[in-house]
Amino acid sequence: MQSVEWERSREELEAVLAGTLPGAKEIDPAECSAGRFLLAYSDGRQIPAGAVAAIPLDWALASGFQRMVWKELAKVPFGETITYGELAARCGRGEAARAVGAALARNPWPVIVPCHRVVGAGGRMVGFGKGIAAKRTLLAFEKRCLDEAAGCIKKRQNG
DNA sequence: AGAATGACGGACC
DNA sequence: AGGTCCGCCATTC
Repeated sequence: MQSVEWERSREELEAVLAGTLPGAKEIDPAECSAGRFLLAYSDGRQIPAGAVAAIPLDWALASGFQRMVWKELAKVPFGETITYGELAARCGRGEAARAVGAALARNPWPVIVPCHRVVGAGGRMVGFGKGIAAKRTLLAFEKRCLDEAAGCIKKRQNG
């Protein structure tokens, strides 16, 4: 799989696709692993971090460092966040927070490789290719899903 | 090969 | 809180 794209409307998306993937054919999302992943995600299901491994992402164009950052990021669970610096540390490059930002800016598969879960030091909201607002929306969505799930459990415990 | 460029982080004002 | 400066580091030109 090459990339994840999204736009505000079908028209805009098709315009973008016409430039990046001319002649692309449409298929049923349920027919491919990435499609099923995104369907489940938008459904609010908490997808286990390991599920990303089942998607045939095309790492060919990634540098060694980018591959490391993206793979490490894929381990961050639904609804949780991590700092650029912490992610750098997990890649064995504690001082490379800034370089991590550069790598994330080139993430070909947003949402699947959850770059929206990477926040600035102290939880500060910074950067995102599609805009901070989109990043907030995704994080809020995940948090809401977690809260609802927690509510269900509590309800069950109470009776 | 060297300089410029960021989705950083921390210090300081 | 908000703005500047500077050290960091992988990439890019």
